[in-house]
Amino acid sequence: MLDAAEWEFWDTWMRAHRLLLRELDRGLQRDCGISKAEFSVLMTLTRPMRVGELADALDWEKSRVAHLLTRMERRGLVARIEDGATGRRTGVDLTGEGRRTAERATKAHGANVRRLALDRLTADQAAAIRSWSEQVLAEG
Amino acid sequence: MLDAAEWEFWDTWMRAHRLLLRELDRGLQRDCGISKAEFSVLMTLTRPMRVGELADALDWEKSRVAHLLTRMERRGLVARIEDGATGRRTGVDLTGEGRRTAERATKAHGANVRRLALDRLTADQAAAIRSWSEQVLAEG
DNA sequence: CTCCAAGAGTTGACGCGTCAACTCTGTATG
DNA sequence: CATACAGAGTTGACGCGTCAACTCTTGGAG
Repeated sequence: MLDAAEWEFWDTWMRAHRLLLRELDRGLQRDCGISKAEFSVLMTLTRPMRVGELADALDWEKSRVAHLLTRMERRGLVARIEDGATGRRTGVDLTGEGRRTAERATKAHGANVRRLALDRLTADQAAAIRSWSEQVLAEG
Repeated sequence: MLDAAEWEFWDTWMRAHRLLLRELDRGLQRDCGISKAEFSVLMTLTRPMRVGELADALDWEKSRVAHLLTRMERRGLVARIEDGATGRRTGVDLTGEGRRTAERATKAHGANVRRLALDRLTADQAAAIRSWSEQVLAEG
């Protein structure tokens, strides 16, 4: 069990993080009409790829990727492509529209990340967060 | 625009945070059958309260609270109560079941937070994260 | 008293994310 | 050849969260 100070610390951390993400989500939606998840796909899909490959690169569940691709395909940002002679649609690629959006979003979102997150970190804070993050990812 | 090292930093941070939250969500779901959002409501609703009061305390949008309360009411964790002579149901309170769940969840989730988050932080990391969080919340 | 504007709360639509169940295809094995 | 099985991908159901639109009440201003 946690004592009051520990809950307070935890709560503050989670609130701050949530606030940051909300702000970034809104910015991306406003500036480019896409979500953070879609942004990640646009960044990662730099070449035609199998769905599983994309899922691995993002470290997301396959079904999450499948659902998101469906939504993005409907909006013309990505296209599923035929892979080999079977005609089965197992690959995916950006459309021209997707590429344009990716370019716009990189600028806009990058600026927002800088303004809302990076610029607000002291060197110490950045170092601590970096080391913590790497540690968490390394431990699985 | 961000350079490669900055994107890398950002990506690592977000992945680590997401991983942590996923783990905690699963733990809470497994141990107590509730989500983190429901846990927050159970912790905050220590007395009968108006919906708006609850929303303010949590710093959530009203509609988020209303939706969640509907789901929780369906499952018997909270009950909407009549407020004043009008008979309009504007208040909300925990049920006995809600109180029991809150108690169980405090223990289980507390242990998970300690194990997955607090125990993994060095003193420096904790201090940096605390100062960053407070700063973010203070700036709105 | 009447009307109307502000506040509280709810609802509906929709996108996101998870889990479990399903389909499809290629391949190993009898 | 038949079958059965593993891997890739999709789908459906459901909870979460946001936004916008809606209802209901209350408290003035005329």
